Amino acid sequence: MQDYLQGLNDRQREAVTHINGPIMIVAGAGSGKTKVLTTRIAHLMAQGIDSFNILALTFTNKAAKEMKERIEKILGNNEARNLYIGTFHSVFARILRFEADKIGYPNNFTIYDTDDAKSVIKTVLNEMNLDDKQYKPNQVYNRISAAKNALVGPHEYMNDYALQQEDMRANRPAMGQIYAAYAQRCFKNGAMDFDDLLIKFYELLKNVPEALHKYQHKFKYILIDEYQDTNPAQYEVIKLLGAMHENVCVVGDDAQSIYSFRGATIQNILQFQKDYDNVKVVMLEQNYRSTQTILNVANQVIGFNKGQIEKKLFTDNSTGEKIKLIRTASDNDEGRFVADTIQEQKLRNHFNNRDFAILYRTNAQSRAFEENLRRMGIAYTMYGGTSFYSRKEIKDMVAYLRLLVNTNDDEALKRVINYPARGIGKTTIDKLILVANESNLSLWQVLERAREAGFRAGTLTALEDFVTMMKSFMSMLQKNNAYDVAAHVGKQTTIIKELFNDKSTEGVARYENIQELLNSIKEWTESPDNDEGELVDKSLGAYLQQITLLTDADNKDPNADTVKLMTIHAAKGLEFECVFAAGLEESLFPNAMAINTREELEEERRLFYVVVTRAKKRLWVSYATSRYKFGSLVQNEPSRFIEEMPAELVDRSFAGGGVLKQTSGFGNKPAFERMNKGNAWSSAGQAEKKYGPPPGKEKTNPSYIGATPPANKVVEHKASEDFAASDTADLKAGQRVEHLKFGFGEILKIDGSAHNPMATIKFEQNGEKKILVNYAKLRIVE
DNA sequence: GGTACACAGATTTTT
DNA sequence: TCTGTGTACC
Repeated sequence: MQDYLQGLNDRQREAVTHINGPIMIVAGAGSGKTKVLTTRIAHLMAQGIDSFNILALTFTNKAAKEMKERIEKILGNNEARNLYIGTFHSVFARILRFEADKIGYPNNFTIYDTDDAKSVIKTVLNEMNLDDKQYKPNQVYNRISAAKNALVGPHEYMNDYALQQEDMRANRPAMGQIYAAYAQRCFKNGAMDFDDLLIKFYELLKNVPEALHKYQHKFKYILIDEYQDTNPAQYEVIKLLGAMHENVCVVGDDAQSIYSFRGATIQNILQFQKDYDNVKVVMLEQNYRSTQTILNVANQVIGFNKGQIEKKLFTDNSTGEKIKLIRTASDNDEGRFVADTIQEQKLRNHFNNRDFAILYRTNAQSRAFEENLRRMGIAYTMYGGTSFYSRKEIKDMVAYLRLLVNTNDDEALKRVINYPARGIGKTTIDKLILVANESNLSLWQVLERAREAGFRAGTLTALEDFVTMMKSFMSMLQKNNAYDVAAHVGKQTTIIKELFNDKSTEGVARYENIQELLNSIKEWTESPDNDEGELVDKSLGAYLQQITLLTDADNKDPNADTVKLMTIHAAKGLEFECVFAAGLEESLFPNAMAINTREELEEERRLFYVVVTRAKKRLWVSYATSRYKFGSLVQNEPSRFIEEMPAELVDRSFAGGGVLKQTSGFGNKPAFERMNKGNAWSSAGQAEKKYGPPPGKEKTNPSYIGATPPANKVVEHKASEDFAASDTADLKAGQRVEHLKFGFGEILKIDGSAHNPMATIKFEQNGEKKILVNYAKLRIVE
């Protein structure tokens, strides 16, 4: 028997060695899922199956990379390089780059990220004369995305009665038309958004028989990780690809399905057995990761969900410690507690930074942890947040490159045509757009014949200079590699110089980011080709397509000795010695956006299941009784999930110190801080064993304290007929004034600098406003 | 056409 | 708190 099969249990070995025919592996958390997948691939190859015939799809680049590395380790050679391992999106993008022309797209198509897509939506809304308050680009995008993931095209969308009704009720009757216009605009721009990568590949397989034939033959063995997270588009693609050989292996855990907001449906995992005859099902129920205690907590919590594949995780691991429940008065205290505890654990139990993860529901929660870790001098890595490639300066630079590769990309053109400023303003751009729409040309095509459009001489020169410059860049594409082109563009457009001259902190950072971008292009250009001698595409176009699919996490070293901060979603598939599950509060986790239906709530609970099962040895669960949201203090009840944990496995001695800490809301006085440090959470522990109202009685709505009634809407004021701005040189507190928009009010105080005084005025209709006296038109009434 | 400033609105999760 | 957008002035 081969070495690599040695370390497997019976079930795992069964899954690995079943070579032909469909197989579904239901793998509980920590049951060695990745090990099975990678060993299985290695085993396939050891059995003589050509690595070129194996396709493995994951959801994150991180997972793909890890799989590749582990296979290489097992095999001890470079053969793994030839495997098609990657995310759905990246693998499909790679194939579409060969095949796009067969479905009417340029092979150099642009990939739009979420920001790009939303900006196209804004453009479309604008052109359709629709209000972007009524049609919020965000919501429109999500709606379109949901349709695409369900394989509902614009035409079908507009003809679906139920969808129509839904949109009517949501006061968005034009949704279907927007969808159609958006899809058409993307097509015209030669661009695909993330969802298009899935559905265009599907269309390719469905409509082009040769393509279907080719890829069915190529991918004789298909493996899908995290199958519970596939959406209908992905499901259909797999079904088509696997139809010929039926060697489809899916691995999943219905209890960890947390992406239904992206269209994933657990149905896919339940459906699998019906799709093929003789599906082999293997259940992996032995957990090798966590302590008995952690596992028991997880098992009980997930039991509150209805409808799941019956399975019970067990482990041979030791009992371990109880879960520690932490209650703090504020988000900042939560951050401080966690940072202090990490420090303490490091000293007492000889943990390293890398043994800790702080996991939360929303990215916005990271701040308090970051601040406190920094204060303690603990190294950390934050995942999520703004990705490198979505920084403004990077997007600007990349937009130039995108435009070079695909001149139809109107979005890119709009971004760069006047950056850096070259005297092409809004009026000119509006006119360009108008001409483009009338003649159904791309903006670039209009630019090329700008002379015919009748611009003023000065404007025309600016436009033509821009075209000349871009053409000179384009001529480089043939003979030069991606790096040389990019460096040249940066220099010629003066982007680099401009950022270099900006000596502000942000300016310096931006300059460094551009340098980093250039470095990464260089590195990419110089990285080796495939070892079978297959030439890897090193063109600028290929580079651009792959960076859009890169996330922030892909540039970071997971093995660095740092505390890891990330959302629970991002933590799926990872494990840590010590885990802090933070922000266990009603309306935060479960999130207020996701408690409207039973399904949504169950997904939140699965999320909680995921955090709990990330921990190997120790788990802390924390919540704050109040936290800042948009700058104002919000009070929350403890999460219902806390009550769902078995009480005997939870140590609540840290959950009662809130009374003492409550006062820290007044601001962090140094003395106060010092006094409380170290013992604040344990000293008062006995005083309040019970926290909050018992389950069932709790309010699910957060209460807002100290909030003034919302005064966001301006009450329209009709200015007096004789309205004339008074001389406001010596305005004084107490005076009564009239403001054009806000109406009558009384000046409360005047401050600000002498030459630009600011008046705080209490208006009768519109509440308090701060107004710059020099700009506002005020009439002194008395 | 460019700049400076004020104000409204935003945050659930990701490829 | 932070960012994008609108607007008034240069």
